[in-house]
Amino acid sequence: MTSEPTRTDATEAGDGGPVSQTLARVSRLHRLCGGKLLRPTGLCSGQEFLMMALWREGSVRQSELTKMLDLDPSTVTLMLRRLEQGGHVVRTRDPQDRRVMLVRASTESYALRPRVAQAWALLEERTLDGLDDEEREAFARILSKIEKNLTSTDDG
Amino acid sequence: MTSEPTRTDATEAGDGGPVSQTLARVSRLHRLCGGKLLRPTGLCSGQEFLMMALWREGSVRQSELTKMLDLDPSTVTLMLRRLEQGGHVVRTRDPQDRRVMLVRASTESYALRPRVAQAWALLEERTLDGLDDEEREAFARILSKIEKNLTSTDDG
DNA sequence: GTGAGTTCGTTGGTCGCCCAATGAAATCGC
DNA sequence: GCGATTTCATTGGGCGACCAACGAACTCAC
Repeated sequence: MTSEPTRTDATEAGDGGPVSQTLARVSRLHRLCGGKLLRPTGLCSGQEFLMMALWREGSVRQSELTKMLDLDPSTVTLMLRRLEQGGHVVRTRDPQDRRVMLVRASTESYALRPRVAQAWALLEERTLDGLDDEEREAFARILSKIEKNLTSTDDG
Repeated sequence: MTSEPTRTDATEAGDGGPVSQTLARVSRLHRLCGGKLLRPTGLCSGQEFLMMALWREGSVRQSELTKMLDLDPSTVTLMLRRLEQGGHVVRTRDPQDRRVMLVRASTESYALRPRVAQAWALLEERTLDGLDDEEREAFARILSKIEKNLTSTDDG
């Protein structure tokens, strides 16, 4: 009678994979929480990965950075533009190969490094609060497995 | 069976919480993979949550939707505009309270429901591939704990 | 009632992230 | 040498998501 199309049991309960669903929610919360902890440092959520890579690696080609972060080139271009404008990053053309941009963290940016590390430590703490060592280990192990699953799946 | 999360100096000073780091990477991969699986349905990553909520709940106030999805009101406004433009959603003003917008899934959108469910099932499968029941259970349980951690931390 | 406060949704701005297409520079093939 | 290919970065467009600020509508106090 009802023109309402359904309740087909094909959809079963409406929730697709329950774990995926939860993972998606946790991801958002985690990202949000990280962003809030990071805000005082002046960085936005996502930029910290880039900065951490630069702090660790020194001077790198932009293409290398893109590969390391596994991001779209255009994403990196825009992020770097903003970070450069904010004085956190320095970009120079490679004289040897004028296509490539050499990127490095600005000297002043290193002042942020410990603060970012602390923010992440706090995030880690909040995330894993109340979990015993066994759970933490299991979680880390399973997460790594899942990462491999999704990486290999993620078309080459 | 040795735990081998020892990426050597990775956990030294530059990187914050190793688990958070991995979680962030997995989140991105998971989202990306979900987006690709979802693309054939015509929905973008993130919209499926909204649609699944509407399919499940029927007609709801936009504010309710915002609360259910735990999103910013402006985010929902914009998402709904696009979804409405795409014919997946119908919005009407509540005559009783002219502030509120009543939102429901369009009749045609129900055709997408099983496809979305299937995409999520596939995502679930890929995500948890190679994990035994015990690991899956543990992962789900820990994820729920973490969700609580981050939720209480978030704004409560 | 009239006014204070609250709820609801929208706008404007910013960022991360993607894809597609383009242009600049180096490299390979001949 | 010179064209075809590949590499690298940028631009333009789109969506998700946030925050801050705003105006419209309803509620409550007086």
